[in-house]
Amino acid sequence: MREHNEDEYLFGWNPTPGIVSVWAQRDGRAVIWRRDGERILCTRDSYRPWMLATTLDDLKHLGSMLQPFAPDTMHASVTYKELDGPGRSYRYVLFSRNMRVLESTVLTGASRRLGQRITAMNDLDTYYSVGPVEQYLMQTGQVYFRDMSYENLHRMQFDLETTALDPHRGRIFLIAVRDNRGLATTLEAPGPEDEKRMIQELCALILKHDPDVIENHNLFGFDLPFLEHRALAAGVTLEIGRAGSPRRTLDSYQETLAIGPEARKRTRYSLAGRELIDTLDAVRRHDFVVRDIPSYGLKDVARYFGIASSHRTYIEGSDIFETYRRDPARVRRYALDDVTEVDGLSRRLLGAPFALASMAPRRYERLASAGPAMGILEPILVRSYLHAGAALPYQAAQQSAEGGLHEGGMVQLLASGVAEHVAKADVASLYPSLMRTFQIGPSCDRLGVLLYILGRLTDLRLQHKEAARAAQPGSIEANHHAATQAAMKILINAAYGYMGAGSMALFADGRAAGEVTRRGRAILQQVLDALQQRGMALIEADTDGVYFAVPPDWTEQQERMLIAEIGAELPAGIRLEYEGRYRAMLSHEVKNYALLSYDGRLIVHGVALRSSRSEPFGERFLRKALRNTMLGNIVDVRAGYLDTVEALRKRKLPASDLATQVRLTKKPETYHAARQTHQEPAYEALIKAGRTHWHPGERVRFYRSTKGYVWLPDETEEAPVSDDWRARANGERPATTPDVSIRYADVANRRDYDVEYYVRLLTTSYAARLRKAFAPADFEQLFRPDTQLSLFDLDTPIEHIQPRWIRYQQALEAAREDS
DNA sequence: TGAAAGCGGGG
DNA sequence: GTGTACGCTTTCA
Repeated sequence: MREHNEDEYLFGWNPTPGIVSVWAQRDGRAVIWRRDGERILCTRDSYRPWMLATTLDDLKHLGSMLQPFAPDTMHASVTYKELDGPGRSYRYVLFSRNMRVLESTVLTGASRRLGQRITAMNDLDTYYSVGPVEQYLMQTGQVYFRDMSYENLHRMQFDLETTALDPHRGRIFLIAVRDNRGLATTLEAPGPEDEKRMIQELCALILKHDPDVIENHNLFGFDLPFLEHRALAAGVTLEIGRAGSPRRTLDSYQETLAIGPEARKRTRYSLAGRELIDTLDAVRRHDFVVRDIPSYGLKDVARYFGIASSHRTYIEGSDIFETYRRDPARVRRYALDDVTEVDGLSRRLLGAPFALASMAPRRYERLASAGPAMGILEPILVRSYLHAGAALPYQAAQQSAEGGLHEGGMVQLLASGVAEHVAKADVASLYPSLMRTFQIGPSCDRLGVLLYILGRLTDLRLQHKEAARAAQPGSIEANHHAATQAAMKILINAAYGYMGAGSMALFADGRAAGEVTRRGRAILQQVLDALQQRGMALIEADTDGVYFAVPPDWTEQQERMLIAEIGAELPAGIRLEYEGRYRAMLSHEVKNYALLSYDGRLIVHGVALRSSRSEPFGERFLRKALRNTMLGNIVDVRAGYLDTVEALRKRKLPASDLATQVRLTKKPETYHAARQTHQEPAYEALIKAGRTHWHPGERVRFYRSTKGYVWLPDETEEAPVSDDWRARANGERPATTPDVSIRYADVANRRDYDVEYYVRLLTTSYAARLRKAFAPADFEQLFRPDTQLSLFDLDTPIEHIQPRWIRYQQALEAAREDS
């Protein structure tokens, strides 16, 4: 590894500052927008479209039109450079004036060589290519945001308020818009006839303020598709791209997912000159590491991060339009509070992707949502190899022969039941530490770039962590260092996963990945043994961490000392950390448990303890019962169960408490065709309510009454909007039967539900999740819906029932000796 | 028992 | 078409 360009592997080499967006086309043209204070400079550039190849065989038919690359080879249609590397590798970089030309040339040659028509580059594993922007950035060594701070970036948030969730059934009536330069306003459409004007105003506002970034929570899943649908219905073109780009409209394309009709349509969006950021992606990525965000909803997440204002306005989703008609000012406040929270989330979570964009050769918006291994680390590795003039490894064949499968991390349930005084220890960055300590990298990485990068990132990250601590809290400098260390952590954690990735990854090495997990299991086993020798009650071990119960009288200090003592026995470079302590833990199955913190918070992990149907009454019962079980208040568990049964039998609960929600996948025709043999509650509920028409994808909330299923529409009475343009465009006949319009409020309070069905559901679906906490006979007795306390003489009095305790062994023995 | 489909989140 | 989200679950054959 040469000294002088080491960090070029990590950060690129071209110093161009302030790039906020890049748009490159397959014909070699690129547009770059740079920010200089409040000014935007738009420049045009060109690059040489390229791809990597293992062979030149497919280009033989070009004859003299194929030439080795030289600055003045003007007449060749394809040129190539040879890279250093073994025979079987991506040794050639092919260049052409246009990617289209390059691809069709290769496809022609490959078809000839293989004796069959090849139409897609994807069918050839002897070539490797990346998207136009990636090509441009890798070739020039440029990256986004050089010398910029996150505060420099001009970010705009907009949020739609609509009359229904489905754009087939509702419309936009309000749009809140703000930016980090002081803009905060709403655009409104009180009646359906105002919607077109409002969408045009939104476009004008975006062009006028000209942000670098457009952000919202669930932007790709809701706002953009809804906006696109309504703009099409209103006949408005969404021209919101940046001046200087060859295309100004919002671009959307369906990712062709072969199965299903419209139901599983995944749409991607892109816009020239502006980056589209969905804070929902950022939340997901954050939780991928911390794994304790209970809900990804905007309001919940804002509270979780402590950025929700105490004065913020909350309105239930289905009430928003109703509220708007009565009290529009309240909805304006609500919508502006939403975009303010999105800005807060962005500041809290997007610093890391921002920092990543100043390292990896990809668009900021892609780095914000890309998988860290294939999406971020690999482009860095590819750029490094190309910059070093080295061939990339080709290993698709041997990879599949070796079968990338290897054993994973250690996952063990060591006890189930309820434990008190629980501590958690885990090994800090277990896999990357093992890779670094034992120098385990992919064997095909001849330059050792992955291990080099890993080591460099680890060192730099410590420096940035330290600098973040030293800087004034909340200052631009502190934020910069905090975000950079977070970005580096993402890359560090991706290193192992990348080696273990299947044959898709250029530098995958299943054997090396297996070596890492093998050593990881050994380390964790060593920790488990050490804890056990000291009498701790082991509960659950998962990859790099362990939960265990300590003696009841231990302080946090004693727990920390124990972990420090055990950590000192581990190999150098491997650090055991104290992760936290809990008042109690209910251990159900591997990766499925509940924790009760010392400050009274209930944390539920794993879906075995959650419900996917999640009728509100059942969820409430379960949370209370979990808490009481962990506190040992078994009498209260029984009481909570009986209260719920009574509330059901006396019909004290509104129907909305018993409702569940399902997404439709079948069109009306499809459902009707199969209805005789197979009925499904959600569709039956709609039909019973008089609905004849629906679109796959619609969410239906319903409950079970004594006379069938009842639809609870989460809509206001203005819905549905006319949607006939689409039927006409598709050459269909517009729906002839007018849709019914029922209001949620009219039915949500009904009490005609099927009591015995819900009593059964309470027992078999919710109480059942506490089964592991009790002995079988005790469980049966606790959750028997009759109110007679004892049917059998064998019954234990409720007040004597105990959970199945998991206890510190030596403490138990000591207690026995005392008595 | 294994593969395929569903789900989150948004008004 | 400006690259394969994601990591689980439930359901179905």
